[in-house]
Amino acid sequence: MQIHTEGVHSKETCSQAASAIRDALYVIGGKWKLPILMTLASGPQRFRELQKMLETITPKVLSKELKELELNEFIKRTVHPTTPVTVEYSLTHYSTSLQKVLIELRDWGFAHRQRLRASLRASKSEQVLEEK
Amino acid sequence: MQIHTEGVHSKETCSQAASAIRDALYVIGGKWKLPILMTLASGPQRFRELQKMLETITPKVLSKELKELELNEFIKRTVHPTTPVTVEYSLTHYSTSLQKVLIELRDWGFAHRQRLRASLRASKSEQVLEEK
DNA sequence: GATAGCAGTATCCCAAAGGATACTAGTATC
DNA sequence: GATACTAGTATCCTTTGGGATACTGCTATC
Repeated sequence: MQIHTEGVHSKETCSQAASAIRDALYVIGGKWKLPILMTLASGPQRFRELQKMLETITPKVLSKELKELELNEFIKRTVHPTTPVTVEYSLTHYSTSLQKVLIELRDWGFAHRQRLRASLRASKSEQVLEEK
Repeated sequence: MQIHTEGVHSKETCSQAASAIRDALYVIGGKWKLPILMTLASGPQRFRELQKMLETITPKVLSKELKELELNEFIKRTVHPTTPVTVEYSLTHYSTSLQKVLIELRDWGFAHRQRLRASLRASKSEQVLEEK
């Protein structure tokens, strides 16, 4: 596996690539980051609305995830001076930069699952043949 | 964020996409999967060699990770009947299917880190201006 | 004045990931 | 017969991610 476009393959470029990948995996990883982003993809939502739509998330975790997403500039937090105050979370333009990555991950994930299913079937029919 | 190429945006396609992404994140996630694959990218290695090159991994964890990578068909385990037996781990052809995903992740990770650094600098100079 | 809704916090708890350390079985060398 | 090398296992421990439950401060309504 060469994960660089040029022909270089030094220890530095590799570990730099590895830490960049780790960074990327970190900011979209975990149980709730993607579900939250996907919920917000259908439009801005308030805290309680998010909590209801995500069904099983607890406020503590939701709060923490929203803070991290905001730090990474994927979402924007807007406080409306209503009574009581309402807080709206919305996707930033920057969040669209994830598209390519997510599409690659999705496509690869689909293909991989199919591949594993196929090789499972293959090993099962092998077993059947062996039993005969 | 629309993570599909067509114009459809139903609940099913979304949650399917989400679980495909989760699958993908799972098989390359964790602390050691990528470092192991990258080490093997420079050529096949035996168990002990891997352990030395990864420096701080314990045999228990290495063993577990290798098993999972083998299950996912990223690596191949070959036992050589030497004395004592040596076991060689090598990348499979299938492991190259990760290339595109990893390149996207790496590029995005690089860009994201730079972006965060830039916005950190910006907020610092804002503070300086405010202090004047 | 009690209740209900808002956006969260605080505290305690559990399970999973990973680490530390010691150990296994087999054989060749000293 | 002790030592060292191979590829791992076994047991115990710590850290981390996340969950359960209760609570806060604020205000509008009943």
